[in-house]
Amino acid sequence: MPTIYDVAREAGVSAATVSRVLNGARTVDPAMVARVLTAVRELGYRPNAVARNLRRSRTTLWAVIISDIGNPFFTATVRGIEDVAQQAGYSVVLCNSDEDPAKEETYVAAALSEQMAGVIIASSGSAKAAKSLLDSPIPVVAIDRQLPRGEVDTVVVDNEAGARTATRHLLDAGYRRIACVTGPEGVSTADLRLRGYTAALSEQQPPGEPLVARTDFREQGGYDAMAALLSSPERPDAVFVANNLMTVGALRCLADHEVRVPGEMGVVGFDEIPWADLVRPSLTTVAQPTYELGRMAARLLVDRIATPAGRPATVVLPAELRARQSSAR
Amino acid sequence: MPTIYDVAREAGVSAATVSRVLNGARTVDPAMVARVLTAVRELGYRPNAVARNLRRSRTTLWAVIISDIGNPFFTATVRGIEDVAQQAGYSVVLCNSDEDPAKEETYVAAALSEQMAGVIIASSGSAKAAKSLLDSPIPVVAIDRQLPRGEVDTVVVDNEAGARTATRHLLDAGYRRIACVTGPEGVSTADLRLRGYTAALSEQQPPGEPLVARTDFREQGGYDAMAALLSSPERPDAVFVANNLMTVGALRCLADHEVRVPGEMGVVGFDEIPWADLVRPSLTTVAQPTYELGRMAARLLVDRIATPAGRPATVVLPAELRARQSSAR
DNA sequence: CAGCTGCGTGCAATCGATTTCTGGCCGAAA
DNA sequence: TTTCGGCCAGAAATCGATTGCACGCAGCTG
Repeated sequence: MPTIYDVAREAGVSAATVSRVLNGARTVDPAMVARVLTAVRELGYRPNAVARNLRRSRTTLWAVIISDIGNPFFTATVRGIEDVAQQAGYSVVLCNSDEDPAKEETYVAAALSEQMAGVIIASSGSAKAAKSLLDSPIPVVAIDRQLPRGEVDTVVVDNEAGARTATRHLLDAGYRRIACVTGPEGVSTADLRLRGYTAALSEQQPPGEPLVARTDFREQGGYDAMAALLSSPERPDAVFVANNLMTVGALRCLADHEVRVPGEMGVVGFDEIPWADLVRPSLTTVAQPTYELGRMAARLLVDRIATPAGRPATVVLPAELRARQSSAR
Repeated sequence: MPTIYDVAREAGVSAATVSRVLNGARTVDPAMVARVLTAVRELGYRPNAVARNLRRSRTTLWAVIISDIGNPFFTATVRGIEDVAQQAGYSVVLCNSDEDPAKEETYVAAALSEQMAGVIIASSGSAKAAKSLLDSPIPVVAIDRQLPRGEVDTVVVDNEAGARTATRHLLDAGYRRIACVTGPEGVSTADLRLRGYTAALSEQQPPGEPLVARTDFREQGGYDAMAALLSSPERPDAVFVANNLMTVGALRCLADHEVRVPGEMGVVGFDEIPWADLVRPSLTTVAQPTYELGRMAARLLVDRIATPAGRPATVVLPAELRARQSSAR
């Protein structure tokens, strides 16, 4: 790999001049510019970003740390991030923590060591990772989930309201014994969606009694939780599932047990699924503005890089019920 | 951010000693080791990877460039890559080219500039990106799709055989007028799957006549292609769709036009879909060993980093038909 | 006791760029 | 004609780590 010195020699100028041509280029003789550019082309020179980053002590990479790359919610969000990032001159690298705090810590450490320009993170709940980020000067935006004890820019949807709407929708449809399958304690989305569910129940006359299953946010967890609910003595007639992958698991479980949906069991899932309307029965969901969420997070990050100081903002986007067949009585 | 010199001063040793403690640490006095580690902890020192990478002229990051982050095929593959990478001491950063050659070139340029340790790429067809990679000393493994004119390690599935099996399956089920929806010309998966399809047709007595629609590998493309086939004068009674997202589009189109599947239209899609068995009718697919594909690619990359010279290997993994309802007559 | 071996440490060079500083040259003004 | 100012290019410092080399000291051998 040729270096800037090779180019300088080839063009008969100094390395400083080559650098000026390739960057600022304000005060360089046009003849020299031409010579340098020719040399660059001939040698196939490509600036070493590592050296540049070291000297400038900044980079043009964003780390986006998400908790599950298999979840369409995150991949859709990433699209929104990418579009803004690219326009602002940044490249996005994606890190998949797979809901594993240890992996998350590894990626956070890498992002800090590599002096990334910024981090967007959907926390899988690692307090250590959160602390590392907050202690560092690197700009951070939290998405989807609150960062543990973190005073940072945050973009979330109104989880509580969405869950409440979903649960009330089931109540309105005539279901009486509604269960909730939610995610790990301490993960803000899991807790807030649960709170929305219980709020809707307690608003009933007479108040409904909560029936809660906690599991991870993954498909197998949803399957197992649903199976447990089916064989429970207080078997529910409907279920509100707090994330899309768990919803898929629940549906698969219901199919395996030949439980008719929505006849014997109404189902509403939080998070949209790309195939929600192709499934039979089609699936009622609480949809989030994923792309917009990504865009918003990226914009906050751009602003935060520009002005590191200042009060962190929290943006709450609305979630929207998409009523389909799985919740119709 | 404290530097290695701050740590050295705090511990009363030289920077060289700090470096040795944090790396080799073979020939360092245990008392010094303790002093250094204490200083590191107290200052919250974190080595600057940019400086280290510059000095060592290598990094521990792999760039995985995929062509569509919304495609479950790629996300599953990434999991396999990650597991091997982590064990070998590398971190994986994901780059989403979104089937856009320009984006792909940007990410390839970034990977080269950042001196990444290796690249795994599912090419979206940019010859320029391929050339940059091949001209560089950076180890490369191509997955899913052949790299344009590229003599590099490659892991693919047997696309032609898979497509042939799928098409023959439709023929065996009694369908007579079978169309094929495939991807862009020049993308190896698109071309090979098409070839498998035509091969199966020509093996018939009398030979079947191909009916081909080319589009991109995305959902909307599949929808549009299906719509065109439906209104064509030679409307098919079955369709083989060469990738999962296009299959979803085709199914949505069929649902919108109230075409009964499999009664009026048999459907087989290449690539598994996580929800294939939840859709009604459930979807017949050609499944690929995605996780294994990722593992294999990562292993090849590890080997190639260890021994840069040597003949590139091509690994072909089998694809497997999963017959479900959408292709049953 | 002199000299050799070898361990442990620090000095300084190095990676490849950017950027500040310095100096030469040229033109304009006095 | 001399002096001053401005412009442009090169020399050299710098970013923060790693690492080859040299040196000092201790222990062992002859």
